[in-house]
Amino acid sequence: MGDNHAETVRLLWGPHTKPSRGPRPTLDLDRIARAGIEIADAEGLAGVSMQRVAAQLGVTKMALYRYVPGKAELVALMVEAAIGPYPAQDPQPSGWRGQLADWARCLFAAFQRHPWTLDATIGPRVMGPAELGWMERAVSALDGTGLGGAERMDAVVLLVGHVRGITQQARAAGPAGTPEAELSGILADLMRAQGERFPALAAAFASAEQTGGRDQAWEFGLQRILDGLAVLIDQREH
Amino acid sequence: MGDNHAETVRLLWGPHTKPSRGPRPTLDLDRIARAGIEIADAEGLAGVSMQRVAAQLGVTKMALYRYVPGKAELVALMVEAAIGPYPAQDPQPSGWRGQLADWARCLFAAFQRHPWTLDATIGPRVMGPAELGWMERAVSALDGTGLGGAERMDAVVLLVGHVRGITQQARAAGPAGTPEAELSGILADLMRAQGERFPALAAAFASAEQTGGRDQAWEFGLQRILDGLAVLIDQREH
DNA sequence: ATTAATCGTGTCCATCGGACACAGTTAACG
DNA sequence: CGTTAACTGTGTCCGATGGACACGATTAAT
Repeated sequence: MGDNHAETVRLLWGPHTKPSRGPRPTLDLDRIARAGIEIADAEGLAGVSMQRVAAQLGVTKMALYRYVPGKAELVALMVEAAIGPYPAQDPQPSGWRGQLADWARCLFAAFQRHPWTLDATIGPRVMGPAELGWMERAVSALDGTGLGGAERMDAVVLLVGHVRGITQQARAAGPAGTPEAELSGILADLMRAQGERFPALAAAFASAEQTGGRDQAWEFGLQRILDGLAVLIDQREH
Repeated sequence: MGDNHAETVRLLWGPHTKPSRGPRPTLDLDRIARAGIEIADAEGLAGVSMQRVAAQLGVTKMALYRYVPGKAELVALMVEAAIGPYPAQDPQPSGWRGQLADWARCLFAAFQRHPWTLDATIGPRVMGPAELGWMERAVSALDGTGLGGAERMDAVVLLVGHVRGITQQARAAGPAGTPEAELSGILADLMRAQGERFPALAAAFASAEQTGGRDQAWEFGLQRILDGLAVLIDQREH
């Protein structure tokens, strides 16, 4: 369990000094990260092992340890590369609300492109420049509102929590045919069998099934959060 | 990777038929779950292994497989036992807002008592009766508001997302002296060094440090969510 | 040409989750 | 009161994992 934080910082933030002597490195951090991402996208984070990544790159697993101190650091690199820099929008919305909504939707899309990032970003960890860039964008969207520094960060944390929550439940629904889809059926069966023990839940479930379209949870929560922020911001402006 | 969902349902929802013949079982699911929880509370979920749990109970690891099909199911039992049934409140608040706030605070407290539940509840999974009981309570708190079934569930998901988000960042702060506390310092150093690249973030950080009291992120987000729900509910009532 | 740094690799280890066979224990049935 | 069938706990074995370490090959600076 060598989670050397200092080493992780060096890996994520550089500098990456080129070796002066010795054979040319056949790999580099970027290729390694991309190989890991490729595997994680296809088979989930559980499918990512040193040997698996090494095989993808055509080398032995021990070759990887020349570049990365351990698996934890590899995953950190993968997250940083997978999330990438915040995509610059051509027409930047003017108000804080539009900017934050855009930002959240971008983040949500990024999480859905790489669902394993959920598993990889559990618990305390070191963030890289790309990830901090995202944070910067969100916090700066709230500049000019009457919110204090702590409040601006709290608001961003709130949004990130929602993105993560929805990503998780979206993964549970999953595309039809996958083993994840089986879960929906199991839950439905459970609700039918235990309906009397959970009347409100069963009613809500039935009503939701009848109304048809799910997948509104994302927009619902996003608008609630933005509404809640608007209430506070309006009240600060007066 | 035998994640037999049907078996998990049977374990969590019963029935647990007593064996008619053969030696008395020396263990039961409850003791096993509690042993696992004890370890996870002390050393995190990573410290929970079959051998470790078995040692805690004074048996061999293979003895556990008589009760639990695999580690995934053991973790499911641990989560169910750790979260426990929703604690009945003596004076139940009258309005939906008070009820939801109470509920969220209880859930937050439960997550903080067992931080590893964050790691254990990633991704699609089968929920047990205790967990569904919590959901039931939250959904029923929204009965009588003009919200539809899907909306009531979306609102609960939104709250859970916030609880999880804050639990995660609370764990990052951690008590002083722990290796987690080191992260705050690293992040602070990073902000100082890269301040120009992330001006808004650095400003918010500095302002937050100056204002002193952090730990408001929880209440901040909770009130924003409730405010946002109130906006919708008010508008539905008219 | 020599040397020192850096490379990729092979070998070794502890630990993990899990499969399986085996012997001991116990309750039901004749 | 035997017999038997079911069930228990355990020991042994396996493949895969993350990682330590030493080795020989390669290359740039001297």
